[in-house]
Amino acid sequence: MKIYNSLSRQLEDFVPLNSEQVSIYSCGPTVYDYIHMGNARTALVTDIIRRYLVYRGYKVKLVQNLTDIDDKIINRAAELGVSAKQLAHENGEAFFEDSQRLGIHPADVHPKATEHIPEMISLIQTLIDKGAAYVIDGSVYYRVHQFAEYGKLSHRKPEDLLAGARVEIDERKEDPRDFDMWKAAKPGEPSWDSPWGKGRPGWHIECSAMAMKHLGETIDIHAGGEDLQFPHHENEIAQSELATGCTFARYWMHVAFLKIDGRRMGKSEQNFILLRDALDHYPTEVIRHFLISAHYRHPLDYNPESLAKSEGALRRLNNCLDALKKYDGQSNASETETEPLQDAIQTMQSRFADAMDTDFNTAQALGVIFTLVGEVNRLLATSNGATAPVFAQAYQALTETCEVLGIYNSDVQDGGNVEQRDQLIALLLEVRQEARSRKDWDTSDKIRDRLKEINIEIQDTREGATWKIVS
RNA sequence: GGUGGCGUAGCCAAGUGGUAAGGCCAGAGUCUGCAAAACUCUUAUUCGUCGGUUCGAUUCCGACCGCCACCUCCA
Repeated sequence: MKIYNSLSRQLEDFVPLNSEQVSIYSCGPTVYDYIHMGNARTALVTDIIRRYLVYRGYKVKLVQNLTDIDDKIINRAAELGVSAKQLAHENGEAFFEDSQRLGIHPADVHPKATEHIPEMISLIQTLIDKGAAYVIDGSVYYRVHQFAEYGKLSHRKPEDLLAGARVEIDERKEDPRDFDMWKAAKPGEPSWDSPWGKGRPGWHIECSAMAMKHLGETIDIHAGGEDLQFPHHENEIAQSELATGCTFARYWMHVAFLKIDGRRMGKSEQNFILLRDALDHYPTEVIRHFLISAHYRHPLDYNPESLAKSEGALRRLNNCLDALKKYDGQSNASETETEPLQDAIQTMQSRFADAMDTDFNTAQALGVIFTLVGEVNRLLATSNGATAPVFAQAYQALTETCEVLGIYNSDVQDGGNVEQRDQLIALLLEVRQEARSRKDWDTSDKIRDRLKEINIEIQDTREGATWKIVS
């Protein structure tokens, strides 16, 4: 299994530190607003990495933080006239709700910055004690030149960094590159007591402290959006590694941007689509399919046309799976004869693993799945090229892989009197069939048309009429 | 200015030093009372442009053109 490590800019063999459990830390959102599709992309990539590792037999501990104290939260709260705490709480809950709607499994731990102040203070103190930080007017700054490897993740040279530090140079800092780990409180702002006076933590120290608290001094995989590579992740490394002397994260994964109209989707760009709005328009599986239709390290453009394509692709997949479903459970354990479809199933499984093993190539994995869908459809059409047990195997294999990607949900039936509804429709189809046999097309078409009006679509097939719900 | 990335059929998108996955759309067909849906088949002598290396390059190297991102809060 190989992962592209931003640190080395190479595909590396993935070998977890502890063979018992893989540790993953994923930078979560700053909860001052609902999350948008770009945030969703990163969260989804993390979710699929976790699912795939589990599929491959690893135990995984995933930590995804919430930054719930920050300038943006304070400012937005002031605009809205609510407390920062209240705003962060509401958006945090909304984040969990949106994630869940996208089919993202909750992380094992969702630490919040405000609940880890003591850990952060302690980490900052360690850095001060080591001479790697200094205090000015109640704020604590990290002394970047103390860390010889600074820039190793973003591959920047010190002089380039200085050139970049052209905005608002704080003259009090020893070096323009130095960043704050503790911000002295301004009047009216939320603050916590610290050895340096009242204040609040800087963004970077939050992740260092929370990652190390929940996953230890060295973690296997650290993931986040590509914008976080510098300075956020670079600073996390500087803080953590200088404090512990250990490697902070062994594999750094950065998810490329989601774009819209060719430009980055970003909150500051005002061009974002909220995940919850997208979820109101498209099924979960469609959005997931769209987000994984390109490799995670390549930019992906959001537009209605692409979503429509995913909708079509999913329809093809679902039709195939629906047709296979009736064979489910019919597999004979003693089945030994080899059939062409069995080979195709095995080929699909091994190619799926190959694709995912190579830096989680979901786009390629989808291609592999759809290749088998084509094979199945061909045999289903002739219905003499394979037997029920093999179709059952195909169903199992397909649903298993689709489940890793989260693009198929076999029990999507909404609640209510589903059974009763099904019986009612079956009755209508029966009446319609009687009318058809009398060539009473008026009655037949009336039933079809009226059902269509309530989004139930009849399809006359060789084996008789079937129906499904359309939107 | 520094750094990195991208440019593959009408559209989206994988991929490989040995001759281009998959999806959408389109066209043809099967099915059907009609329809819808579904399914099948077909669709890139070619991978931004120009050079170079090679028996052979879309894949490696160089130049150029175009687009994007990071260097400043942002997944």
